Amino acid sequence: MNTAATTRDPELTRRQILAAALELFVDQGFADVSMRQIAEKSGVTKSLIHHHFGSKDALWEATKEAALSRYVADQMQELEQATTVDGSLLRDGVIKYFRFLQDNPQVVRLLAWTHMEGDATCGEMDAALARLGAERVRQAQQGGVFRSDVNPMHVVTMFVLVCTQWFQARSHHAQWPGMGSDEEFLSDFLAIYMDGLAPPPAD
Amino acid sequence: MNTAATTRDPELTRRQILAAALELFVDQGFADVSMRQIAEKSGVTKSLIHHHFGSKDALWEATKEAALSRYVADQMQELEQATTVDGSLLRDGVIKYFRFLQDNPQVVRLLAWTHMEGDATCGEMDAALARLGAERVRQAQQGGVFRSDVNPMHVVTMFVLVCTQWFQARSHHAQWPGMGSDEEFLSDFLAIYMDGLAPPPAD
DNA sequence: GCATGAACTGGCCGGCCGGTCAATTGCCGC
DNA sequence: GCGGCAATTGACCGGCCGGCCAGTTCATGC
Repeated sequence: MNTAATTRDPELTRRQILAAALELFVDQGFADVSMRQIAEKSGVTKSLIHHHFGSKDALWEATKEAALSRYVADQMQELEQATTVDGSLLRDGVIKYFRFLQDNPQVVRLLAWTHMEGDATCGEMDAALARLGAERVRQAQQGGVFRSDVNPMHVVTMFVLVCTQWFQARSHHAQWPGMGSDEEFLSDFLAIYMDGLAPPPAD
Repeated sequence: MNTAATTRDPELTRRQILAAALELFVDQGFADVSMRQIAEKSGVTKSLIHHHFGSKDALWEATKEAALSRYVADQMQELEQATTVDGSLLRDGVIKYFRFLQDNPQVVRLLAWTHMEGDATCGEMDAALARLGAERVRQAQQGGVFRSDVNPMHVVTMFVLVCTQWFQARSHHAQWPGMGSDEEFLSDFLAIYMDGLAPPPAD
């Protein structure tokens, strides 16, 4: 029958280990996860993890790399395929980013853990992403679509901060009285954000 | 001379333990701090920490309580002493909150750790704060100072998310090209935020 | 068909973990 | 001044930690 199912498959093993490690690290953070937990969850021996990844620290780096490089690639593709530069591009970008975080809570938490570590490596990864976004905003400013008296990178950063923290601290703010749903918050944010970016009325 | 310096002082001991615990927990997170580290840093025995606080978990709760209750009290006082309800009240509130986080990086990180834990307890603590802020916004909306088509709690949440995440993920975004200083970002955020909140021009 | 090396296993290591406990020290009310 | 009790100490516990290593299994190239 299927030979590959019962035989050795180091690539599959690596993927199983990475998947188990991602889930546990995302839930509990690096320090609170033991190699024994990862071994049990992935169905392999603790020694085998060391064989493939070397150490707990190296596995953590590999886990972050695997999860976040895919995320950056996805986002970059979204941004590059956009051609027109107008107000709706930014609006759609915000919505896409919001939906992405909504659909990928693991990425949200993984990013949060790296922030707590002060890890600068993955900041570099999406710096290119941010630069590209800021460039689009700058073009829209020059085209008179947005006000020109604000730093384009700040415009990008502003919505990234809002979306990220909305999902990151969800358990916290969800208890605040009168807080609306994801959709309602996104809608109100966009209303204030987009109107705040409108150029001053011509005088 | 000073008798209190060499003699027993359980209150001082408690404060020393809490101070050391706060610093370590803020830096490394709960899971990565050992009772031995806290003992060494605070200059007391590990057993003594157990005597005063019972367990590592209880010390963690006491540490959060001690640090965050002061923070909430400070903020609440700020908000309550405000009397007039106009646009500059919100603007000043944002600035005060931004400055507070700027001056208290420990609070920023402590809040971040509790978010990662999914701790709901301290969310309750500042729910009253958020409710009061939202009420002020609602009053301003009724007074025609702000647009009325957005949820007041979302208005409050929006600036809290921006300020919090700005400092929380600083090491990350600081690498983005063209990013400005704290002051420049705050200024640009306020410009977009306050203009976005302006009521639609009367027709 | 067999040598080779990677994939994989189980057991073991020293060390640190949070927590306990019996014993000592010093303050304070009587 | 002394009895009692909280504050404080250091030694100790079982258990888990990350990592290592000697040995076994298996695919693959010759």
